Amino acid sequence: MESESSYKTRKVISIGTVSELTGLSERQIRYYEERKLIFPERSERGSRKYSFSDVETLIDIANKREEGVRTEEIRSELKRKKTKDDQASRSKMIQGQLNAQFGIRKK
Amino acid sequence: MESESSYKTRKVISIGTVSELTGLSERQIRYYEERKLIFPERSERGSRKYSFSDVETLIDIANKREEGVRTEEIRSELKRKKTKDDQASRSKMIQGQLNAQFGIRKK
DNA sequence: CGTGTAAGGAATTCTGACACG
DNA sequence: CGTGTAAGGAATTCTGACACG
Repeated sequence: MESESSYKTRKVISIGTVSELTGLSERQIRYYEERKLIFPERSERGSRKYSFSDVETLIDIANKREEGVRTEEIRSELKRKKTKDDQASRSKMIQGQLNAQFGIRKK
Repeated sequence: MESESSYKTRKVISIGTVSELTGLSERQIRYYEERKLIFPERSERGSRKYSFSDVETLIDIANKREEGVRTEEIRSELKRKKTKDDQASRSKMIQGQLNAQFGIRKK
């Protein structure tokens, strides 16, 4: 089963554009990576590439930071969220496999 | 009613990444713009920005070109497709407005 | 801790042009 | 017509560091 790699999660946006999209400085964006809040990929030449999903996460981070929340705390909140999302995703995938094996019953 | 500006149509990808994604040279990508096959936006500093939708169009163009279709011909085909898409989009929008005014009946 | 900045280098992007055909 | 390439300049991105605190 092919993983989606959708428009939302495909990492293709460079840091300058992410900066425009989020209002954050490039320094801030790189720092949040250092603190493990986001995980850009690297292009062949080594420049950071972000997804729309990363941009949304960064906007969340910016809001939390404005409230004075420390990066370490934001990190653990994000981890919780990621775990949930992963569970939802796994659940959907299993459901897909069941449908494939036994056919779709639900109308 | 706010226009979508979704992940698919938001122009945020720079030409180097588009080149990787499509297998086309930057020269080719700029030339197809010159011939009015694609319409990137420009960032504040003047660099071209493409959407995932543009990337898909470019892949279509690459396939047509391999078959030997001239850019002029591809241009008119794309225009036809765009007209259809616009009509579908308008139709959906009107449906949305109707639903908003009279409520959604269809189950 | 979180962010700004100057520093130097490497890679990117841009335009207009010449080339081939 | 469609694409390659060399050219020169401007803007981008990277890393490691110093600064403030």
